[in-house]
Amino acid sequence: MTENIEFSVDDYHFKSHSVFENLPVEDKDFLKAAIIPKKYKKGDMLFLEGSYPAGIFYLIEGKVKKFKVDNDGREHIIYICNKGELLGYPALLSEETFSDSAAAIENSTVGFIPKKAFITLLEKSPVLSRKLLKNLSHEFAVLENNILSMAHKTVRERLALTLLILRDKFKTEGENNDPIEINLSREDLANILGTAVETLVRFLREFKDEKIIQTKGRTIFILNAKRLVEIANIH
Amino acid sequence: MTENIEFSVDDYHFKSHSVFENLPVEDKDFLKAAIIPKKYKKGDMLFLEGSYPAGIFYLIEGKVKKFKVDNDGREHIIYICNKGELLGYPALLSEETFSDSAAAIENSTVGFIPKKAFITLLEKSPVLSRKLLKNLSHEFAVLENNILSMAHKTVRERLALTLLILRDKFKTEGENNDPIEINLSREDLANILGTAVETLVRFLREFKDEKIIQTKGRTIFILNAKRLVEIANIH
DNA sequence: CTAATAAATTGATTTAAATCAATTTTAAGG
DNA sequence: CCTTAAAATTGATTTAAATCAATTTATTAG
Repeated sequence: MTENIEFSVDDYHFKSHSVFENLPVEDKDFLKAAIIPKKYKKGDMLFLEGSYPAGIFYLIEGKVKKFKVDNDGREHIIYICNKGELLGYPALLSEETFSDSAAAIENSTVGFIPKKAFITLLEKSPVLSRKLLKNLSHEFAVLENNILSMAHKTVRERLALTLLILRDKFKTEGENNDPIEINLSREDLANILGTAVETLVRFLREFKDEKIIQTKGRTIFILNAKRLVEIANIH
Repeated sequence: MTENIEFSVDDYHFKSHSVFENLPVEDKDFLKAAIIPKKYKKGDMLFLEGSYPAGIFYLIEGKVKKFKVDNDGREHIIYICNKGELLGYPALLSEETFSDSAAAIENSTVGFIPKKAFITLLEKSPVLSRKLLKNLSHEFAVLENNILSMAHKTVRERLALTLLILRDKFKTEGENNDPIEINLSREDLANILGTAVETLVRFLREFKDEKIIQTKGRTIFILNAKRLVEIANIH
């Protein structure tokens, strides 16, 4: 059963699905005409850090990780995108190369909106422009929270917080009362936390021993979200 | 003498001075009429995380730190703003509370642009809108770089990188050949790195012993920026 | 279904950085 | 200029997490 807890993921969620929602009908129609859907298999890359965008991506179905790779080849996952979210638009708007890479972590359907169409729409739609400003500003706050997490929280605290965030991302449509299944490789989870897989596993074991979570294979079930809120030590 | 080195601070600089530069004359005039200058003494707060913005800030002269305070009361400095930069506009655009606090670290002159004036201008100026989108997108990439730094770099690496960034921020107008003076409390510097003051001091000592830097009181002079680029281990 | 391969887990050890404790230096005010 | 409080520095110790090494458990291709 999913619990009701005193925690909102808003401070850790990009919420870019709100950008395309509530657009004027003409803008929505324009987008519908321009969007090109494509399927990606688990593991497939959407775009690669350092290259220039040819358009932006709209995640129709599935999940995508946004990550950076450091000089020593280690991956760090900045964000997990869920259905309805936009990807790659900051690079297009800043006229810079992609600042991160994106890869599907589930089989996904992604809509591609070519640069020209997107810019055309942006130029004629003040609503879209305003929504993007609002969303980018929100994402700024989210990344700041991330920096604070990485700078000052212990791995145990970050794991608790991350499990709460993932709980939200992996919850299913129907809002049924089955426990939420978090299905992510240990490596990906460690790369979200910015820690070693072994360290991650040790804390998962601790949480299991304390009956906060339960696992079946790689899948994680959250049993005591309230306790995770306490451990995460967030205001 | 300041050296020429293979390192650009662009990936770590918000560059918001570009937002108000090159605006159409009418927009600039509108801003000039709306802006209210105010002096802040070293240590004075500009705004506080959690409160709603009444307007945005334009740093005319001086330096301001943007920081967050975690649950245990520890401060983390996200960014040092320099002359010409904008502050507080993401909160206004996202219609959320300030995601960070801001305080002067030098005696500063700050122009305040009331919310109403800023929103009015934004609504009538597509150029401003586009520039803000561009800048916010760039800042997104900067914060991602920050996250990667905090997640995977050692304190020694982060110190080297931070000194290079500060070298740029503290360089004086005239481009004279005097060595650049970085004047910041050890506590502030430690709070940029996300480390303890004692740890910071130990690495400063190491850099001094290797003749990479020199100090006089709290002031740091960079002697070998090329070596710092190597130590920072950036691509 | 089963082998082969990859992923996950556990244990032992090392390392980076925090913390605690004290001393020295610096800056600010009278 | 001197006093004093704050800031910076150094040293000793502890702690969190990484790394190295091995084993067990899943997953997937055939």
